[in-house]
Amino acid sequence: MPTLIFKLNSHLYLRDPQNTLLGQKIIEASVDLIDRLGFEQFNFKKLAEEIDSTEASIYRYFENKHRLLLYLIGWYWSWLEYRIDLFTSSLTDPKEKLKACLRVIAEKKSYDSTFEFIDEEALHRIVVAELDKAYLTKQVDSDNKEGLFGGFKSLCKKIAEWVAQVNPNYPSPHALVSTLLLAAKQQIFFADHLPTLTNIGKGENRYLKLEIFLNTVLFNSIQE
Amino acid sequence: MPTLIFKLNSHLYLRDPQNTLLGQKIIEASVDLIDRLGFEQFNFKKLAEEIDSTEASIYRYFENKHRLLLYLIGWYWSWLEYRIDLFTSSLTDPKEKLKACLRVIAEKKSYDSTFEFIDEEALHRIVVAELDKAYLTKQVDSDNKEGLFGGFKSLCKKIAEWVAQVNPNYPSPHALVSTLLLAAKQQIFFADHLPTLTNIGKGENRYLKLEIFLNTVLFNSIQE
DNA sequence: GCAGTTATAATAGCTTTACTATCATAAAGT
DNA sequence: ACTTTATGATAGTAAAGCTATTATAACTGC
Repeated sequence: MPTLIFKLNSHLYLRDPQNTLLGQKIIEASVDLIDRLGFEQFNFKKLAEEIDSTEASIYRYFENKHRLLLYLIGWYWSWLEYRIDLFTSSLTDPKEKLKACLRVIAEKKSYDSTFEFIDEEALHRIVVAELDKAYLTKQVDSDNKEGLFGGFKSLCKKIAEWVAQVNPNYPSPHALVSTLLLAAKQQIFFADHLPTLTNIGKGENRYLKLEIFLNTVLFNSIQE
Repeated sequence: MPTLIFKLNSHLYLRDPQNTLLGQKIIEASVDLIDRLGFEQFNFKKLAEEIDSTEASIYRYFENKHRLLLYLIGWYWSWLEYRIDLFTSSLTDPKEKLKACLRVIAEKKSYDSTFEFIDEEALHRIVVAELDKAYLTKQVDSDNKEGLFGGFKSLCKKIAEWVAQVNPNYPSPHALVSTLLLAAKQQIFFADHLPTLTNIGKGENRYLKLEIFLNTVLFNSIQE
């Protein structure tokens, strides 16, 4: 059985890491390392040690560590959209699609064996902790021109279209959807570190609580 | 007439910059420099050049540039809360308080002469672009223990209490308020750099549009 | 099976950042 | 006048973030 592979924007990398053994090791180990150290403490030297390679070799795959982060986050959004498609394609009612979609967004993430050498649980923690650093930079405009945020934009657009189908008069579908996509990450982070800023809590039911929160905000906001 | 001064958490600084001329110059110039360069490109060496002082002198005021950012952001939230108090203290109905509060949050920021040596317009841009970097770090828990996020938490708590007064049964007032406070920054950033993620637009009416967006989400979400 | 291309490794070095330490001097407080 | 304190001047260190060069191994086409 052939494993699925996402075709990501080619500006994200210099050499496609999915095509080579070294590339795969870079991806696999960087997810692990960034998750453990945080993006600030992470660098190519440590990554090279981890996979018994060299800094110079990694620089042949990624221009710098910021691009690598964009790659991982791009992969994450592709994966999330793939899962949303999986759970919505059989549905016709846009309301139902939105509900299923919010479930996928809020659910607990665990290893997806469809994709080797990516630990989705760790990657999700990375996205929660580092997502905003991907675009909150001075080069956001040139990065954007190169299409490096395509994954997020594509998902946002898809969901916003369902919103528009439910209520064509709602004026801010994109703003609402981007707010909710980011809130889903932020509230998990707050629950772990700044609990007075949320009501999600730390227990296993946090995913359900988050889903309910997102549902309430979405459907009440767009009601006709 | 005595200028107002906010008493910020003393762990934010080593020496209180509000008390000395050099401290004031550090604050004033750092707002300007971070706004122009972005937080990543900003450092104490450049700041020292800007105010004709030295790196070592600045290190006597702030442990590192991250603490300086936390200081500025802390100041910003104090200022916002001060303005919210200003426009809500005469109101009694919590719904009206919330409306006035969202107006302050969404409004265009301009220089407030109550506070010398702080350019609130530039500081607002800094908060829009750098806020998330304040807490998305590996040391978030120890920073939090020191009370470095007190400004944000205090404001969030105050607004969440009004929400609870409007609808005591709404289960997630803190989550909703923190989501909206962050959304107010994000949507402005998206409007400037990733416009497909929002519907706020670039014109002068963006502040009104943002206010309406926040109002819709808030009041529809908590309706009984 | 050889020639040529390409991927990786090994090593070195350079610039900038983020700090730390030391000493001199000027100003302020008592 | 004496001393504490703030600032400035200068130097230095370790790490980060690259870049460049050469060597070697592996694969590719003929």
